[in-house]
Amino acid sequence: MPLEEIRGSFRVFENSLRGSLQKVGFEHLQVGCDCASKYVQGTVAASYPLSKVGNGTSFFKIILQESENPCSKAGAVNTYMFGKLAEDCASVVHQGDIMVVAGFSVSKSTSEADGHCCRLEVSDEAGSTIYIKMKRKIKSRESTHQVCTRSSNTITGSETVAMSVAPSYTYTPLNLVKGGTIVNLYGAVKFFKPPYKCKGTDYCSVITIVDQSDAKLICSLFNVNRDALPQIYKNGDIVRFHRIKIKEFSGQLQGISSSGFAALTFDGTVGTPVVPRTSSKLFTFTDEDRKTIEDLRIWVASNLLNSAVAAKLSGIQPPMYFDLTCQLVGKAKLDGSSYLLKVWDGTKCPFLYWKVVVREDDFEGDSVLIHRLRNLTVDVVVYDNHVQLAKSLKVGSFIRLYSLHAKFQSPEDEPDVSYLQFHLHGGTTYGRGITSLPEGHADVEDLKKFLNSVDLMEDESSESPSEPENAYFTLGSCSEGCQQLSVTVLRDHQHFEVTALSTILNSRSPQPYRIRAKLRQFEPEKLHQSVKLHCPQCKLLQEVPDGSELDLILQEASATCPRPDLQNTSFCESVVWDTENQGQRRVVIHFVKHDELLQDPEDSLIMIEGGTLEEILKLSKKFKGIIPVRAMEDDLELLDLSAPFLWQGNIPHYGCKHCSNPKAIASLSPLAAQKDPLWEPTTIAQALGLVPLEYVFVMKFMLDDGTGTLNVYLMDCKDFFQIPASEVLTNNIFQENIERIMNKLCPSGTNLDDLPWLDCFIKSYYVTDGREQQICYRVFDTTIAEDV
DNA sequence: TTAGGCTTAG
Repeated sequence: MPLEEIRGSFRVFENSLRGSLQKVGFEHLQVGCDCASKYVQGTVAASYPLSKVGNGTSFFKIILQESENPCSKAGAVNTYMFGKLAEDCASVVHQGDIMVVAGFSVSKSTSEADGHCCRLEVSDEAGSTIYIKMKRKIKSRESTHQVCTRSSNTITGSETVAMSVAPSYTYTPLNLVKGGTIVNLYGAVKFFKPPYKCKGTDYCSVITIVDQSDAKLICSLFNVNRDALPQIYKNGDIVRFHRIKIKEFSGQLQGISSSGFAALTFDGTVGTPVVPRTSSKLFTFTDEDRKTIEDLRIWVASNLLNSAVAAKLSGIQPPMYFDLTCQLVGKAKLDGSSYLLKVWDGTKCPFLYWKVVVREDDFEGDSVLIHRLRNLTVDVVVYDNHVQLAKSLKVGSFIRLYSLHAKFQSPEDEPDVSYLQFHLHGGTTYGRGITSLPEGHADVEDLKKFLNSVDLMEDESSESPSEPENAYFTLGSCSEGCQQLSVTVLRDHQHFEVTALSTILNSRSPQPYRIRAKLRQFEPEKLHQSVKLHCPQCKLLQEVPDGSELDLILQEASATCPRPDLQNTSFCESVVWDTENQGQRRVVIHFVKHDELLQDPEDSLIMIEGGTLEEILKLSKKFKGIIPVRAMEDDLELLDLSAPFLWQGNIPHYGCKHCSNPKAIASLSPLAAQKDPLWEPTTIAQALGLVPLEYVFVMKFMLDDGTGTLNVYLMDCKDFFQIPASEVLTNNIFQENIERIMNKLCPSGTNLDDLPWLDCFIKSYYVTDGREQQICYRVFDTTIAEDV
């Protein structure tokens, strides 16, 4: 067998080996020596991850340290294993194991840093045999996570080698971090917001860490993938951040995830296994890391006061905010901005509590189980930003609700009775949020054990404070209006109180409000009339030219003749396209070169002289971007800014006539010289000295909340309808969607009573025509609910 | 870009 484990006494084994083979010391290993009857013996000082060489053969490298002669200059030798032997060894070899290698060949080492002039090579094909005397039996395979393990007593030579593969990280104590640097940090979590979808494109997690230096650092971490953010479950967890950027904000240093950011998270409890939580497949983890974590754990135990309150349902003391670890047994949609989670933690809530009635069709969960648990489950209503995550939770899974609010509320028709309600309010303040706990998490295992021990029969027979007959009532009966559907979702500022329109009408100061009202009327009726072009700089609005206007603009601009001598400029390759049967009309296409070469059409920017709208639209299906140009004096230049400066897809992009300062087309050449030019409209506009206009929906809503009516403007690029205004004029599906939404918000011939509610943010502001000031209102941070 | 800890108000 090419790989054998040595059982029993190593001395006995070695004696048996000496009958046929001769031991060779590391200092006698030389290229060209006859090793057929030799063996070497050493201790595994370090191992590297199993990898593959160019032809796909498996490759495994270890550093073998001469056990009996650790002071020798040639005390360590790199051993390279190939093929199946490499795979077999990689799965069993650990640092500290004693290894005997026979049937090896000796090659010249490729690096002086290897510490030995030679290296050993072994494989099944070469007839090699490796014997391993395990340092200890290891049941769990924690060490498979290790990219490289450095022995605590490695000699200098092998340490150098180890570090050249697995970088040695330096960790900055939190009191020594400086603005404008990128550092590696260790810290204990003092506060955290579980990952949530933020206003940008990513998920965000805000984490405050502390360490033995007593300094704290608030870190904002972003990632498009929720799972890539640190998996923190409670304060006191320990994090390791690599490549976090430090910058100053409001006079305070903060950390922010930058390119290459990576995190590991560990349970912060002394004595629990040191197992890193990460979604990354490859990371380093050394003995020093383990030591750092163990030291931090000890420090946490006596220095970090956990401000979060964790409670069982049996122990709550309302009103309070607390963290609840529980199992999800059912869930249901309530309306666009609220969602029901039915949960239990095996204990009984001692108060009369609120149960939410939902339509059977909207409910997901095992009704038989829920009936059996009826005296132990509680209904949690989650709002706003938490709805999306709540929807995605799996019934049966274990979850933690952070900063859950338990408070009493009396129904209007029963002022003498108060029921306990559980709300996970909107927003993320105080770390409000939900995490799904993974199977195997210690708290999940404990909860499972406890849930299995609960005697349901005993509970079912007992008198319950929340008998369904008298405790069930609908969302609506607790507070006027709260059950009625809102067709909008608030993207932020959920703590704002609702202001009546009558109050707003009587106020003259510019300020934001949260309102709840119905849409009586809106203008314009025709959707295409609502899309305008808006200059973010001078704020002017203008109409979007229609097809016939555009055609005319292009015809006028094409009146100048293409100049053949302006072709083939430094960054373009030009062709003349003779139009058939169209008299004198000639079209010149300039292909923008990248790195002296033409790109694939779908990545290419082209410029066109003398093309019609029809031709441009045809070409825009094939090329990344099209810039209409004309020849003027000695250079190519943009058309008059009445015409688009760019087509991308079938969308024309315009520049502001007032704010732009157009430059010669040659200004694009630095962009063309970039490694991978993306040809984004904003970068092209910037290079050409243009301020790009944005497409916006402009609508006027007449809102009514029963206390008054208010005209409110909507001016929005994409956030309100979740449909980009830039694409709506050229996309039938988007047009139909918006028409459907508007029809739901304000169906014609419907009484005000039957219209849906809109929760909105509006802000008041003044406009002046030079003589008179007028107060106006505008919608912001409001989105149409997904299910509308 | 986003958030920049510091409870909703249903």
